[in-house]
Amino acid sequence: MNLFTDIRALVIDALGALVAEGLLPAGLDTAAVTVEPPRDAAHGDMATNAAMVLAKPAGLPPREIADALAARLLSDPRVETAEVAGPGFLNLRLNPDAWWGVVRAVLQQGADFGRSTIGAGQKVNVEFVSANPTGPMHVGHARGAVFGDALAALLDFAGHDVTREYYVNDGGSQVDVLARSAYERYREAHGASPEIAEGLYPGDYLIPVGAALKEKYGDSLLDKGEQVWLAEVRDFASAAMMVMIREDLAALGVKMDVYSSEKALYGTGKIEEAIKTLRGLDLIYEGVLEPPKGKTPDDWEPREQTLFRSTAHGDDVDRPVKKSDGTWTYFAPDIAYHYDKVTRGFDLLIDVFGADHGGYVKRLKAVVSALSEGRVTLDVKLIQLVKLWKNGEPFKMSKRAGTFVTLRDVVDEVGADVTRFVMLTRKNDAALDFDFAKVLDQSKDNPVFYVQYANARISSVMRKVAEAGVAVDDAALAAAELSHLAHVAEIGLARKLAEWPRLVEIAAKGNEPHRVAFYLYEVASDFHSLWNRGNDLPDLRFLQDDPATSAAKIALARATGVVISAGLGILGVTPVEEMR
RNA sequence: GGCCUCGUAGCUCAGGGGAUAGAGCAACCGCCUCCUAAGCGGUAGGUCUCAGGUUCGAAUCCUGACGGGGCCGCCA
Repeated sequence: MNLFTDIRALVIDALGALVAEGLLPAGLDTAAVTVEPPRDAAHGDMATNAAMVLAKPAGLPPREIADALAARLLSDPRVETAEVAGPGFLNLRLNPDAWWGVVRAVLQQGADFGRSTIGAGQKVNVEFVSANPTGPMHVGHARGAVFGDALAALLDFAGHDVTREYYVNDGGSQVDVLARSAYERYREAHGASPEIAEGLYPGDYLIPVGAALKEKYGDSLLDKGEQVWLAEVRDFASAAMMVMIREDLAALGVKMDVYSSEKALYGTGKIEEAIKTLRGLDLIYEGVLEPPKGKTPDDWEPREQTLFRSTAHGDDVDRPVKKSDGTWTYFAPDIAYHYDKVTRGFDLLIDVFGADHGGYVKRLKAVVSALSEGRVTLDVKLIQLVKLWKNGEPFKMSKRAGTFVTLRDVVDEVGADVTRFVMLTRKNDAALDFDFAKVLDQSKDNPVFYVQYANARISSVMRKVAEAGVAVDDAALAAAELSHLAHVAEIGLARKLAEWPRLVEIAAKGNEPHRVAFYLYEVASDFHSLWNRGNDLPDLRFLQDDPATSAAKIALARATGVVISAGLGILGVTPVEEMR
């Protein structure tokens, strides 16, 4: 249930009645009518802008509409007061029963409370991580992984049919470099001193790959030319890298539904087919590009290439799909890959990229727009940098200097739950500070701790009640007489819980999982506040002498725990029941 | 130079066209005989970078400027 959409439906019905009455003209567009929690709680529980939005089309002063609407709404038992305020807001105060209905709904629906159907019938593909299979994942990949996974969970909760997908870049020259690097480790495994030339990957993680190559091939690849071993070693090494990457993802709690291979697009006609489709749309031509505006590279010379007319779909310049030597550019398999996603029937594609790929967005959107003929939208979420801190000092990552911080380093040091939560407490397009000390801090400065602590307090209450032998299953609590709750702080907490379904929809529509993290912080704050008021006002404590009153208080606490757990579930964070 | 992105309290950041713009930290003042003080309450702190525009209404949408970051044919 979503109390906000329920009340909005009530408002729309009331407007319909006013039309029937003749006060309002027929045919008004009510799409812009909203029912929202007011920013200032003094304004009531919910506010609607209906009168302001409709004043002009109806040709009536806003207050006149608001007054008539107020009279109508008051006949609903849920609405206690309806006051016209400001420029024409209609502020509603609801009967406490309306909020207790929310608490009951939480207890009845459990983790499903807040689940939405706005995505029903929508097939969504979330492509994320897609790190090159050339080495372990680093912190930047971790942020993209966490974001993509939480976004996928959020969309699923909002009713979408979600596929989590990883695009394996195993078709380009970087996997040749990987193969040459692994080959040196293979030689090393045979006792040779490795020659890690400039441009090869020096990391130790390839040493076991070299040993495994020795085990599989013996000395049969030694002292042979690249033409003999390159393809074999490339496949072997990139497969080994993917095993490692999957382990890294698993350590973070990320599980992909589909791994798509770039290499698998070559030689199967898939690229040719995608390009042919574009050609059929008159979007492929042979031509010469202008040099980039204002910044001509030193070695620039005009060359004829096969180009994609991406400017016909919103890009700034057309993009090459073939190099001047006739081989495919990196863009070509990407076209084929996105064509594949379109033909698999997705209604919405989401690509999660590092911010350094920002220049790539327009051409991909052009591809999807062209190949789906406008049916499918592509939303690209760019993930900004993670800045690492330790002991108040920033430290720079460098592959060359060996101060490369891997995803595994981070997870090993602070744990998957903390890593995930912290990385989701920021919008994807804002840079993130990650301080190894602060994220483990056990204080309210640390949102991870703060939210977990609220849940632990709730669990503590539940344990104490269970020890006292009182029935505290959700069904029993849902049957509690909730009118024993009357304090504004209690109603405030219930009101916050009522916002959960609404928040889910807002976050899902914007592809913004960070909203969940901020919301949970607010819930935790309201809960801690209520808890602490129990210090001064014994009536506000959760455990009461009177069993009926106690049951009502515990129902509210339990409902809070259910919502916190559901939210953490979307973020992929385990709710803790006890702080240690 | 072009494109993308960001600019909100001293600091770190929220804020899907709504009213008097919020939270945490830092500062100051309070609260443990009491379900976990690992916490809570309060005070103070703002020209939402600037200038135009759209509208009943703009931090939010549009245009431009300024400032930070990113990207910029034959790498992926």
